[in-house]
Amino acid sequence: MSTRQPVTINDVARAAQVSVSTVSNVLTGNRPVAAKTRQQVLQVVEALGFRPNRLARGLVSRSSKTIGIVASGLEYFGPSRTLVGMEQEASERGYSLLLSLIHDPATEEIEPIVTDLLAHQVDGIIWAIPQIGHNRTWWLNGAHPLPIPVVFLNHQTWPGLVSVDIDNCYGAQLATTHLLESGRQQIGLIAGPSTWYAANQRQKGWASALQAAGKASEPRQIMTGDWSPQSGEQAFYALMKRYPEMDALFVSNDQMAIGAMRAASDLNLRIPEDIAVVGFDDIPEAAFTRPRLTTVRQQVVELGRLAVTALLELIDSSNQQEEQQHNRLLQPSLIVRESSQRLR
Amino acid sequence: MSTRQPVTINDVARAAQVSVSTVSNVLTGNRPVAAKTRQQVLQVVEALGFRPNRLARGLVSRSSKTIGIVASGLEYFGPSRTLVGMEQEASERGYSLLLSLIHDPATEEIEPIVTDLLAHQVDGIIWAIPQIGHNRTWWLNGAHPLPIPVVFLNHQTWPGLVSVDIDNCYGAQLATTHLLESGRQQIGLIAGPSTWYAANQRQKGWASALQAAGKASEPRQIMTGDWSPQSGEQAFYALMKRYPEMDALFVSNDQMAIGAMRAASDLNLRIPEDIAVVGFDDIPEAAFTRPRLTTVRQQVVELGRLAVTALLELIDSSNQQEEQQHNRLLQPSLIVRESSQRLR
DNA sequence: GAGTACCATAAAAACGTTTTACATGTCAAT
DNA sequence: ATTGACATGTAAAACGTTTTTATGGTACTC
Repeated sequence: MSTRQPVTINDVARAAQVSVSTVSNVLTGNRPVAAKTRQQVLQVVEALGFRPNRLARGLVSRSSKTIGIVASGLEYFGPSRTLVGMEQEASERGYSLLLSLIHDPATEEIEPIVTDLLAHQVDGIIWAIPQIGHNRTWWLNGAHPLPIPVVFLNHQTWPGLVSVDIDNCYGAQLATTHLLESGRQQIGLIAGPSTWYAANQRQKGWASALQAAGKASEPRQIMTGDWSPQSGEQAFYALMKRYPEMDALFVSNDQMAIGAMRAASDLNLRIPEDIAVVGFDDIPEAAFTRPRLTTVRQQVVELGRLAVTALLELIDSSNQQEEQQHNRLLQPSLIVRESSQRLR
Repeated sequence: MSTRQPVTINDVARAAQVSVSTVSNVLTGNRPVAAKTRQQVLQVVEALGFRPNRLARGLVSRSSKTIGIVASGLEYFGPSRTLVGMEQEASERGYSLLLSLIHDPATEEIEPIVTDLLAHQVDGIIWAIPQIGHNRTWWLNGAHPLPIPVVFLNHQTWPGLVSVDIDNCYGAQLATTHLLESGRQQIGLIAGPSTWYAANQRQKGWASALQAAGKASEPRQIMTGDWSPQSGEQAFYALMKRYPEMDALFVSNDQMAIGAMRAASDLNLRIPEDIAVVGFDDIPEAAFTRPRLTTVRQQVVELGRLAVTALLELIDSSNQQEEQQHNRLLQPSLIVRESSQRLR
């Protein structure tokens, strides 16, 4: 706990009897070094356990090999897995992660967060904050041109913004179409908060699947929750009251679906006999509810990797001034289980 | 996306017609500056939007105001929340987080991870990796004295190591004692992987509660899972087969408890009438299973804050050479719901 | 054999801060 | 008046790298 580690590039140079520039060239590969000299240097580096100070390196090379992650809702299934994916991809490609969390995306001041990351000289930023409140408009009005690239996660695509996302609309269509094809007639929706882009997309997918089947989608078929199981439970009660003929239900996430199934059970409604349920996320618990929950599986880890890949592309290309647009959507898939079993 | 931001402390000094040292003193507060001058400088800083380059600052001041987090299992309930707590406490106290994740704590090489953090000149490290495999012994054999303090999370206390943790043993006692006091006689255990310290502590708590009640705890009362709902389901089947008189069950985490309840239901066993179940964690879904799950609630966010607090204390005191030991345990609490209802 | 290109290495200049050491001016005490 | 203490400010030295520029040597061309 006490040994300072003052082994610097000078020490290496002295021990290897070469200049510091040569040591630097060996380590960075910026310029060729004779094989014999390189061996000699590497040997000393190993022996002394030298690790270049990344602060000093970043200071002069103007590249910290660090990316800033601004995230939120790590207590939810998706965001925490996505963070894992981002870390994997970044560390595999030699980048470190500087993590900043936002607790209330709707109100929290974002300027200080961004400037702090800039002060740290990050090479790029991944903005993994739900598109709600003024945190979106801050970016859109363009009053804050950044010297580094930014990739947006779970945001509506927009000219000039690079974003990656799950295709929420498609996922919801998948779920709703599946219910229709299983012979269901009256399909309700428990939506997420309308301030969330993802919630709106899932609602849109539900509505468009109904429309494609020639069915109407009316407001009374919809209740809104806040993603929590608790809100799913309440939404279900409210929905059954005003839409009693409902024989199937698409719930915008699995946690609310679990709350809704609990409520159904308390009303002595049988799933899937009386009412079919489909969720969204495929959380680990979904396969072990009673009945096992049919749901839409997103590739959340892959999403994180994709975000980093996109960001690094921008970083590399920004050196070459060849800015490229590349908005990507990952396609979710439907996992059919007991809760949406076809009626005999 | 293109504006370089080359506003440096020199620009500020020039604009404010003072020396760079004065600007530095205003910003760091290291030395007093006359009120009039300070005003003048601050005004220019504001006008130019100057933010000191933290790389340069860290280089000379030998303090990066950054702490390294090495974590694992962010897909689980506890670790992700704890990370949130760490970030909150750190950002409130002016520190940034450098995040490193480990995917397989048992086998992954830890040396490169630590040296990478050291190269980043972090002021301290929080080691939030389950105490399994050689990742523990690496620290214990002391062959790698670090120049910065380290705080261990979810680790067994050890002389010379500072650690913070949940009191898992106490939590398990709480759960088991509650079952005994509710009139249950035969209490089984679904344990976590025996390589995990937390799993062992929970098993120990279960055993000691039984012992305190004058009851034996035999191997046949125990099945081991891997924390997943799937493994809980399988463990339950196995347990009922070899310990059929079981009338209550303590499960080491909520996810396995959900799997176990599903299995019970498939065997037409009623909960809590035929068998009572208590879990551990209090995940959001626990309150909405059927029946609602009695469980042990841990203060996971608080744990993260505590870890940072402890680390910052060490960082501050290491400047003053007054090393202090401070191992802290947070006490969990029991949340009683339907799954452990007393029999009439 | 003179010029030229090239390779490997070295010396020195940056990078943007903080820290150290020194300079000035004022004021109180002698 | 001289001294010392203090308050304020500045110049210059650090911090540990990479990058730029310089240098010496070797081989190659004509």
